[in-house]
This record gives sequence, C-alpha cells and structure tokens, in this order.
Amino acid sequence: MVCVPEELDDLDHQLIRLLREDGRRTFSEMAGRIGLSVAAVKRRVDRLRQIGVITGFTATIDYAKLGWGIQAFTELRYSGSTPVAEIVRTTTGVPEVQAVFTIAGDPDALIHVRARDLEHLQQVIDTLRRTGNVTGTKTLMVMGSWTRDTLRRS
Amino acid sequence: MVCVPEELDDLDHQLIRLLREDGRRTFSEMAGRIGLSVAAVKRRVDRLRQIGVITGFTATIDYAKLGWGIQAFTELRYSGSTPVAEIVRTTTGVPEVQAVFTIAGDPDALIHVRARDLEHLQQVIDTLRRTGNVTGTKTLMVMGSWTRDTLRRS
DNA sequence: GGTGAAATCCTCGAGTG
DNA sequence: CACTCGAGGATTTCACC
Repeated sequence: MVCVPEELDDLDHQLIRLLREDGRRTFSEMAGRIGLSVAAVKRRVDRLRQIGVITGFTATIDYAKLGWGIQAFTELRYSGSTPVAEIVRTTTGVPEVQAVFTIAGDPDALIHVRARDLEHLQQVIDTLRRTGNVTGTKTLMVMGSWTRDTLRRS
Repeated sequence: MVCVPEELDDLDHQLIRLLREDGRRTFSEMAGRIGLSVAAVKRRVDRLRQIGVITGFTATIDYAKLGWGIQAFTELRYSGSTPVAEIVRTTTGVPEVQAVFTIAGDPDALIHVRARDLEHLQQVIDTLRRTGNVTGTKTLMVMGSWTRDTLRRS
C-alpha cells in the first residue's frame, strides 16, 4: 500500500482541475490563474505526471459527428472458470469496445461500446457473445450522456 | 439529419487519433508526422474544434492516487412520470457522479460514480436514492478498468 | 496548403529564502 | 526543497502567396 505519493497541496488540486477542464491550457495561463511562476507550474505538472496522478492528455470527441451515433453498455456474464485477464484480453480486442470494467458479482463485466448504427451494434454484441466463454449479455442502449468537467473552449 | 459536416479526410482522422493519444501534442510534431505544414495542421484542428468534432481537451487522472479508490456503476429506476431532464438534473448535482447515461428501457439511467471508500460510496448511493423519484437502484462495483486510446507520455 | 515573421510560450540553469 | 528570474530556443499565430 504505497500508492499515495506524499502530499498534494491545494495548488496541485487546482492544477488538476484546470487541466481536467482544458488539457491544452498553457503553463503561463495556469501560472497567472493560481499565482505562481511559469517554471513552478511546469515543475508541478511534470511531477504530477511523473508520479502518475496525471496519466496523460486526450482530446474529447463528438463521435456522433464522426458517424458513430450509437452508444451502449453491455453487461457480460462468463462461465465460472473464466479468469479476469481472459475477459479483458478478449473484450479489448474488439475495436468498437471503448472501455471495459470488470465487476464484482453479477454481471462479470460492463462494456462501453460505440457503433455506427443498430445493425452494427448488433454485430458487435454478436462478436462479444462469441468471444471467450460468454454465457449471457444484457445491453443498455444509451439515449443521452453527460460527463463532468470537460469544458468547451471558446 | 444534418450533423456530419461535409467530409473529413484521412488526414483529419489521423489528427483526431494523434490528439486522442496525446492531447498536448504540438502542431509541429503532428505536422511532421502526417506530412503537412504546421499552419495547415493548426487550421485543420481549429476547424475540427469549430465544427464540434473535437469538443475539448482534458487530462486523464489516476483517481486512486488521489484517494478516490472506489469506482462503481449504479443503475437507477425512476417512477414512470419522471422526465429525462429531471433525471439528468438531479444526478449531475451529486459531486461524486462522474457521468450520467440515460437509457432506453430498464433501467432508466446508468451512473458512473467515484468514491473514497465503501462507506463513502454507500452515502452517495443513499443520496441518489433520495434524489428525484428513484424507485430502485442496482450498483455494480468496478474491480478493474481499461480504456481505449489514451497513451502514457514518456 | 505553404511561407515567413512577430508574439507567445516552453525549458532549464542559476540564484534566493 | 520549492520558488523566482531570465535568456535562448521552440511553438503558435496570422497575414499573405
């Protein structure tokens, strides 16, 4: 139980919040905002990345505008002897799978899937059912979604 | 059925992939990678943001290292007369709620929650049960997770 | 889409408490 | 040890081709 790397002070938390809102903020903007020099902000962000609190940066995409209008969560049930590593290995290999969450209890995994249309989603689910020792699925169709934090830049 | 804004060519898709992998890549790095000038890359990325394909940029965080070690999905069921807007309004008001997905069928919503520990999660679920016209919940405890794309920077 | 120049930003060593 | 300062280099930005 090492994990938590010493202390993160309030400034670190402010930087994390600022970078969650807009991952491309400049160090100088953040410096002005929290009242530190640019170099100090860079060192703190470098440190947050180095200790693994910040694992990376990414663009958020409107997949509907790319023609991937369908979003669903599929609950997967596996035969009792299936190891978790096997569940992860097989599901992550399906390109439409966006995220995999292994679950305690029933179901065994929850899969976030994106597809172009319902027919495509059907195919993805069929693929998932055929992959590994899946004994059952239940799919929740997403009608709308909301995510905390990420801010649209002007 | 307007949505798709003309054509996105292969270079646009490459830029999207590069920015998904690392949202802080410089224009000059991407320019070198896809064989375009820096200005052309900036113009394309600006356009992708302007038409809403790229909705923003964000840092990815290891919440466990911030002391938020618990992650769960909670399925919510509401009384039949509850409008979707009401579901979104009430759930997003709970600070531990990271994302809300409204669902076609049963359940009515799927909520992504983060908490410091099990006791904290219990409190959050209790809060959700009290908020709005919730008639029932089922919580899936996340043991492990995997997400596509985002790349750890060296 | 490319070029070039000005403004801004990043980076790192040196100095301070 | 964390911060500030400052200079050199890289990056962004924008008007023009």
